[in-house]
Amino acid sequence: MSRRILVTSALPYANGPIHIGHLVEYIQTDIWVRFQKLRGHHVVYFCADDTHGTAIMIRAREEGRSEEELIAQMSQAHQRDFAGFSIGFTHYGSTHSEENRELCAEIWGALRAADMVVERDVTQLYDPQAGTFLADRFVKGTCPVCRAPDQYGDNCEKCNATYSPVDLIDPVSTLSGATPEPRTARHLFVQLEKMHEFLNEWTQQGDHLQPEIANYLQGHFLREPLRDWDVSRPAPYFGFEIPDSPGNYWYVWFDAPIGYIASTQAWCKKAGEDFSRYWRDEQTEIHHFIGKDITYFHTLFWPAMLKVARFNLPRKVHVHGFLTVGGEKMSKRKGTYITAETYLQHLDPSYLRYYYASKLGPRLDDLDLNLEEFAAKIDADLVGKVVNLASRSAKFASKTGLADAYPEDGGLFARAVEAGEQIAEAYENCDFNRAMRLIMELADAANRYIENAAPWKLAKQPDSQESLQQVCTVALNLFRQIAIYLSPVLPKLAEQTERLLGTPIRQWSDAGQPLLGSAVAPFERMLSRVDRKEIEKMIDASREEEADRGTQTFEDSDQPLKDEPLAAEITIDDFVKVDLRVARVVAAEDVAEARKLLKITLSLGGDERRTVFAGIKQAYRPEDLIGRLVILCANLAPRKMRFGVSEGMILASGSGGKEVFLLCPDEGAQPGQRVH
RNA sequence: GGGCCGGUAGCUCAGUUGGUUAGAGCAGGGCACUCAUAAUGCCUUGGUCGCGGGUUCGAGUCCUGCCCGGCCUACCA
Repeated sequence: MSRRILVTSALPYANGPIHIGHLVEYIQTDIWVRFQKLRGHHVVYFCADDTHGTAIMIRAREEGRSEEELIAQMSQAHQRDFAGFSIGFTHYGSTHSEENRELCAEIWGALRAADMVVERDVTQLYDPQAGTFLADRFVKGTCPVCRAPDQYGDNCEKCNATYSPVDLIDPVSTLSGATPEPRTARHLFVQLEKMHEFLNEWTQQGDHLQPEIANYLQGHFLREPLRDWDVSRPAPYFGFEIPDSPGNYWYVWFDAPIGYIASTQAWCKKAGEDFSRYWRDEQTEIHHFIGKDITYFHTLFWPAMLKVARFNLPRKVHVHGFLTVGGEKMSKRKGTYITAETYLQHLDPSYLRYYYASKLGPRLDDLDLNLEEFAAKIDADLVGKVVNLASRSAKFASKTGLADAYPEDGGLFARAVEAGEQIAEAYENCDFNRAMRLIMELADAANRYIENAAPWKLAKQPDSQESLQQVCTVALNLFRQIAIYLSPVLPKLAEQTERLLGTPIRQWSDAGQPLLGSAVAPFERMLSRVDRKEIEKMIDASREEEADRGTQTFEDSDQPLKDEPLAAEITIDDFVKVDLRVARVVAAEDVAEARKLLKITLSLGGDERRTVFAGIKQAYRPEDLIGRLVILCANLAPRKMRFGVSEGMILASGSGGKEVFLLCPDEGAQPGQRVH
């Protein structure tokens, strides 16, 4: 029976790039979605950018642009990254949308009608200079307990004491450096306790949660009265103003999950679908995939809100663990904070999809990315076992095509059909690592078959051509089964298999019927082995992108300064004569006759282009530069060089030769912006 | 401090309701093969299942204490 399934991944915050930690979730969800589609179910998959809150407001302010501009750009970057990893959303929306505003109002109305909203005064620190209330992490000061300086507003890292930011000694706003003052404002609270009984039942029954999550909620929150939830923030705040409480805004965590519904609705409008079938129809199964850090919001507040507003409740909330790299938290200093973008510049996304699949289970254990294991696993499993099946048999078969009748294969095909049910069950339960193990067993069996059948021997005997065709028919059909079973994880491999065998893969049950009598295209390489050097480069690039701002000591040499002492003092007027601009490298080519020069075309935004000859040939490859942002001295007099006119200078440090380091602006900068 | 989840071969992990000599993949060693991206196949080395008690005819599997690790939490969760 065909199910109707609505799936979501958590909404990434529009304050930073997607990194490989985020991707655990999106890849996990996407695999599950693709699997369900392959099983013939009707599946829609929604996500959106989470765009509200103080952090966004502050950042936009720092960057001197509107919040809308900031979130539009982040959304674009996020969607590009997701597309790069073949994450197939049905629709990718934004919490800053009209649909979301209306839905927030609707749910809010329901909470009011249920008499669950109360008002209370809350005292918070207020930054008079920045004109905003300060969340705990925007305040620093001296710990009132142990007197350790420079501690955040909620707890002390030295003595582990917790306190209110109001108790900090000598508090300082990290936004403006001003001394914040306590101010009192009216906040709106949702009385979650009124839903206690419902939540007891919902969390503990009906397999909505993994058992450890249900235990955790039971022992942690549900055994005592649920506290009121503060869902409002006073202006200024980037978000939606509460219609019946002017000057107050919904807290970002109120409107964020509603974004799931809003994204659905935006898609329904676009696609002409009936919205009520998805969130107001019990026949639709709703599945949320989230990280364990946001369990609380998704398993208590969220079902309560849905219940009160009479939306569908989640069929299941799937919680996963965090990513560690090499057994440790991702670290910018160690180069293990790898963004999706950086990864894609160096490695094939299929690698990560498979690696994560091979490590993901139904429980919320943390998942470790061990880069040596990563490389070994891809090489051994995907290249050595799976793709190898096609690559060692397709060549023989492309001359003859597949046999018309399926040959005797010792029961291999039938066993793989049987295994397919176990594999499907593993996928269904999010036990992807089990699914991968089972699939690899099939690949082992298929390789063994080819080894014994020795098609390369048959190929040398003119009277064995029929046997050869039969052997290849078996081998390629076993390969195709595996490609089908792997297709939720490796959609690209599935496409390549379709091309090789000239037949589309539409559903899981395609693995049950052998392909016969069809042509076999010439074999093309499907997947390359992992280039270890690219892994190193990726780590190096991640390390360079952002140095750790932590408190470790630095031991930089004083030699560079000795080599080139400071220049004579200048005035600000001297400085502003130099017009430095952000520019994007749109083309870069080798100047063959030159020892040091690359010819680089820069964009200053719009149609504005500059051609610059830069002496960085020994340090950078042209293809690595394209797309990068650099700093250009834009009002330098043009200079004739042997190979053309150079219209500016790209800023870099270093002694020359291989020791050249380009300056590049932080993310968010736009070509044409002046550097002040 | 409290809670949750783990601790099984060098590494990553399986081990169903307690039951005969504890498994797989990778890595290591040996052999074979040469169709394939130095791929594949066969054989093989390797574990007092964190430690100590207990229940039982019998425990990696149940109970208990301890040690270690990860994460969550300590009143805008």
